[in-house]
Amino acid sequence: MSIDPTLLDDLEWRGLIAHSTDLDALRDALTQGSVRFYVGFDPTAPSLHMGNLVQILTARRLQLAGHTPYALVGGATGMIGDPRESGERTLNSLDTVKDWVERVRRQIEPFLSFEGTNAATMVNNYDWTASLSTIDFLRDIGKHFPVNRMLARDVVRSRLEAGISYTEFSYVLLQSMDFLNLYRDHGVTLQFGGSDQWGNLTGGVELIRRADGGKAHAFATPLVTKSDGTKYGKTEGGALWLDPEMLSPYAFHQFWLNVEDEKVGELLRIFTFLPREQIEELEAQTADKPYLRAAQKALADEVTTLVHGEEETRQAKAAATALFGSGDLRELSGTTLAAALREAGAVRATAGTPFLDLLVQTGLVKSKGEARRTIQEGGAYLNNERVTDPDLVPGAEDLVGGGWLVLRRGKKHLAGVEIG
RNA sequence: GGCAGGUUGCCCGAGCGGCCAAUGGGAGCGGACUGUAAAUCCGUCGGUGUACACCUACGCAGGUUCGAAUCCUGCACCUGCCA
Repeated sequence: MSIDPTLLDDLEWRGLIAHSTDLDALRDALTQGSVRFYVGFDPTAPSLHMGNLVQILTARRLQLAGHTPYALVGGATGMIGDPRESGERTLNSLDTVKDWVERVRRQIEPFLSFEGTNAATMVNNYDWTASLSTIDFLRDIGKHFPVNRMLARDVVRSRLEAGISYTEFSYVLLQSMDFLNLYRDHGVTLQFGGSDQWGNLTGGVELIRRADGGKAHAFATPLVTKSDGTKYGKTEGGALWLDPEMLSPYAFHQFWLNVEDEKVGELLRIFTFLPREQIEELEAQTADKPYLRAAQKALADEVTTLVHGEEETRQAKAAATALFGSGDLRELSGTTLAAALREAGAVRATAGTPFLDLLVQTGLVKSKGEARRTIQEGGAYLNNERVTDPDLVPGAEDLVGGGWLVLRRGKKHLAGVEIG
């Protein structure tokens, strides 16, 4: 595998480097040969999400450019939890963490290649942490960490008032030790992560320097935020999960399709492998002919394909076309409609169930009160026709596609009900 | 350790014995406008029931009262001032 010397320029152009250690040194390293790098994922949930996807794709970019990935799942660090501003984390049981480690590992693997001269390696920091003695840890690792410096970190400082446990306070030692271990045993000299990890990243670089006099690099990817600065990647159901069980490919695709114009270019650069010229062309189109939403469509298709594959993407698109199309729902074939509705989310119900209850059962609204309110506000639709009667009970004449009801709340929240 | 103040709905923040499910702002949701965008405007914003109603809720536990988010007691936590 040959080394792509333009990698770092590309990463910078994509806005993927929010912070870094000596950029020139990093550039030299990345052009001189295959750099062994690592990126870690803590199992804090049963699935990774959009934020982690930035790291996964960045790892892939590095590998495609000829460098050698070590993807780390945090079986050990996941037992501890890194400090965050919102407060102390609840500890998860060993069984939970082990389960999540497996799930996370399986989510990462498809993005990397485990063959060839720069094949990826999966590692778990539990392997070298579990058996470590406290005395060794304190003497070999702890000695290199001045507490005054640890206290100065932003996250820690923000927690000093509200309180922070010794457990979370120590987190940076574990992650730094990971880097040191990978440096010693595998010659890993680069770590990257989200910009909220910057302190942990430099902790490792520093440890390698102090403990072994070694030279290592680190960079941080930016936090993807909304135009107003708040966290991105929220859907109504919560985070933008990568697990199709937790967030359907249809909903995933819809999320990207609905991205605002101001963000679409940035997201294309971060989340797709489209070449620079094509992204710039799409941005120009957004400026000239925004109503075409070409950039959003490309973004949604690209990212959904990366995460869920071509077939799922095709189905998500077909469902959206069918359901959002201007055509009459009755024109759609039963199989097309059924497939689209299953993609969008569907439930079964018995004939004679009031419309109000169906809205609740499909999850389009949270309570009957809200359902009633939605109808009053003119935001409830049955088969694309506004419902104004709160007591409506759909009958046989309302069925489309051979036994389906299409419910909609607002402009874009759809659900199917199969009557049977 | 002493003194003073605070703890209200998703968040901020009024209310200080009945008119309080609780003013206002933000977020969210719906509508209009559009392009399944943004901004703007309008509406809505605990639950169940068609309105009257009922249930749950104003840190926690008790109490006073016909009646408490509002008064009293204890507890927990937070903030400010003094040591």
